[in-house]
Amino acid sequence: MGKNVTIYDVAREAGVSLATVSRVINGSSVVKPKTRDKVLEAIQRLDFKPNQIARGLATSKTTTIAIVFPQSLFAHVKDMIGGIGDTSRRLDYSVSIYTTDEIGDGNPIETVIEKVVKSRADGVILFNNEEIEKEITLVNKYKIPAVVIGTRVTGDYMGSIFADAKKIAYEVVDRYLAQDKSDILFVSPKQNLINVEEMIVGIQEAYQKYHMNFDATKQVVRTSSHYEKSYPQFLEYFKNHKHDLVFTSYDKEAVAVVNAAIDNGIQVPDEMDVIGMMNTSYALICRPSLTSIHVPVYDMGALAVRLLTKILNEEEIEDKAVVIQHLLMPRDTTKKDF
Amino acid sequence: MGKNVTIYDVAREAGVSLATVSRVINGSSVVKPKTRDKVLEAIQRLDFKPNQIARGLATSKTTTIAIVFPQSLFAHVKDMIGGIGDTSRRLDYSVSIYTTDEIGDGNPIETVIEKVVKSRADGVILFNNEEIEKEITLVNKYKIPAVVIGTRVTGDYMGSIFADAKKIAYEVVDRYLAQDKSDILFVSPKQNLINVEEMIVGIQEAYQKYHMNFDATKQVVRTSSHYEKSYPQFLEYFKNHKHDLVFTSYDKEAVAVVNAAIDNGIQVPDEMDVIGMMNTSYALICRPSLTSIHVPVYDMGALAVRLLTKILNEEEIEDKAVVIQHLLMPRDTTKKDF
DNA sequence: CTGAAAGCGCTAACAA
DNA sequence: TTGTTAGCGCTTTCAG
Repeated sequence: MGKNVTIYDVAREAGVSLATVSRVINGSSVVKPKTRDKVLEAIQRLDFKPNQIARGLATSKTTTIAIVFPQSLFAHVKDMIGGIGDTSRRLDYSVSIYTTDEIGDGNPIETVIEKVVKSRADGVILFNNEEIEKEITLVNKYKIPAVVIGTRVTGDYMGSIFADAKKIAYEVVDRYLAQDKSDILFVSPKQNLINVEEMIVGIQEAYQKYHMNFDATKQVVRTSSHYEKSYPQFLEYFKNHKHDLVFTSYDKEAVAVVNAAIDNGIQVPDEMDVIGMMNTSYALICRPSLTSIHVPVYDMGALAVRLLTKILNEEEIEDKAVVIQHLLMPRDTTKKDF
Repeated sequence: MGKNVTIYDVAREAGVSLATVSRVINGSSVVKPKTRDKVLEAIQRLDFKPNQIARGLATSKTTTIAIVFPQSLFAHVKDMIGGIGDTSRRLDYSVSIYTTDEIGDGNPIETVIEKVVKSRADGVILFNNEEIEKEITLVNKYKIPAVVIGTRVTGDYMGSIFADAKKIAYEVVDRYLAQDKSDILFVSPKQNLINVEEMIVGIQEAYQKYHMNFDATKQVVRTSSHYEKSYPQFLEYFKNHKHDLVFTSYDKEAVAVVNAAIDNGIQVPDEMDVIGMMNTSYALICRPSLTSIHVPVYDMGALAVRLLTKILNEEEIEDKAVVIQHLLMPRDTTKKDF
C-alpha cells in the first residue's frame, strides 16, 4: 500500500548523504549538531519511519523475540504475556507468537521452530511442556538463543526461569504429613507449566521423611485442563472417594475438585482440604475461595525477556537458571489451623 | 549466532544460478524437474532456511500481521488468539503482538502504531477499546490495512468483525420488561470488547418499546475488570440494593455480582437474576453457574485473520463488516421460566 | 564530520 | 528452462 518514504528521500530533503541520515537515526555522536537538526527536521517533515526489515537485513538483527507454546498451555502463558510485552517494549524488542498443537492440520514442533528460524528472530522463549526436550534440541541445532520458562535447562546461549516445583510440593505435603494426614491426592493435567514430574518427586520425598510411601499409581490422577471435562470426572470420582487433601497443579482443576466434592456432599474444608496452584482469579472467584500457591507469573515473563536480552548482548550474567519464589495463599478451602 | 546458509550457497552446491534456487523455493512451475531435484537435494543437504527478512525487503511483504491491544483487554483477546494463531499459521502469516497501556512508562498509542509501521507488518488487527478512534485514524494515516474486532468500522482497506451489541442487550432486556421486571442494572468495566455504548442504546430501545425510561445515570454502574476491586464494590452495593436483573458486559463482573449478592443474603436467582457475557469458564465455575451470552470468540479471531488476508490480497469480499451470531446460555443464575 | 560504495539475502524483470 | 542483473532500504567500512 502506498509508497513509503525512505532514507534517500530524507537525505535529499535535508541535502546530506544517506549515511548521515543513518547516523542520526542511530544516534551516532559524530554528527554535527547543525546537520543533525537539518536531518531531524527533514525526518519530521517527511514523517519518515525507518524500515525495520531493511535494517534487519543490513545488521542481521531483527530485535524480535519469538515465543512458542502449545495452545493448551495458553492459560498459563497469557499471564506472562503482560510481563513479556512490557519488558520487550521497554528494551525495544518486538514479540512474535508461534503456537503449536492447534486443531486439525498436524503442526509438528519442527515446523514451528523452522518458522522461527526463517523469521530470524534474535531469540526465543520456550515454555515447559511435553515436547520441551525436542524443542530444546531444535533451538540448539539452529543456534537460537533461548530461555525456557517452567523448568531448568542448561546450555550455551540458554537460560531458564522456573519455580522450584519439588520444593513447592514438598512443603505442602510435609505440612499435612506432620499432622498425620497422609491421604493425599495429587491432580494434574498433562500439559503444565510447572514441572509435574518434579512435583511428584517432591511429594515422594516428603513421604519418605515420614517413612511412608506415596503411591503414584493411586495417588496421582490425570485430568483435562478443560473444566467441562474435569468437573464431570470428579463428580463421578467423589461419589466414593474422600481425602485429607487434594492438591492440584493448577487452580482451575482445583475448582473442579471443590465443586464436584461439594456436589457430592463433601464439606470443604471440614472433611477435605483442597489446594490449587498459580493463584489465579479462579481461586478468588471459587466458593469457598481457594487456597493456592502464588507464583509471580508476570515477573517470570519479564525476567525471561531480560535474561534473553542479556544472553543476546553477551552481558555478564550471574545465573542463567533463575529460581523464582512462591508463596502459599491460605483461603477457605483449607482449615484455619492448617 | 553463526553463519547462516544463503541462497548463494545452495546455488553453488547445486551448480545452478541463485535465480533457479529462488524459483524452486517459490514453487515456480517453469523449472525442469531434474534441476528442481538437484536444488531440493542441495537445500536438504545444507539445511537451508530462506531468510524471511531478505525476502521481505525484496518483495515489500512481510507476511506478518500485527495485533495490538491494551493489556486491560487481554482477558478478551486471549480467547481469540487461538483462532488468530491457527488461521494465520494455516495461511502462512506470522503474528506479532503489540500491547499498550502497560505499567509505568506511558506508552501512547502513537508510539505503538509507529512500531507497527516500522515493522512493515502487512496488516493489523485492532480491538475495540477507549482509544479505538485514534488507532483507526493512525492506521489510516499510514495506510495499513486493518480489521477491527468488536465494533463496526468502514473505510478502504478496513474490515470489522463484531457481535451485534445493541441486539444482544435489547433481547435480554426485552425479555424482562415483557414480564414486568423493569428494575434492571447494567454493569460494565471501562474497557470492553463488546461496544458498551451500543449495548446501552439497545437497552434504551427496549425500554422505549414499553414506554418506559432507562436512566443511564442510575441504572449503569461502572466497575473494575479486576475481581479484587469489583467484588468489594458490589459487596458494599448490595447491602442496600436489589434488582430484578443485573446484566454485565463480562462474566467476571457477573461472578463478582453473584458472590457479593449471596454474601449479602440475596438469593440468586430467586430474588435476583444475573446474566453475564462471553460465556467464559468463569460462568461454568461460578456457583450457582452463570447464565451468559455466548459469543464465538475463537471464530472471531479466525475470521478477522481471514478477512484481513482477503483485504491484503485484494480478493472479492462480500461484506467487510461481518456480524457474528450470539447465543443465550441459560444456567442457574436465572429463573427456570425465564 | 561527511560522503561513496559495498554489501545484507532475496525477488523479479529481462535476456539468452 | 535458466542465468544475469538490478534493485528492496538500510548499515558500515573506508576515504576524504
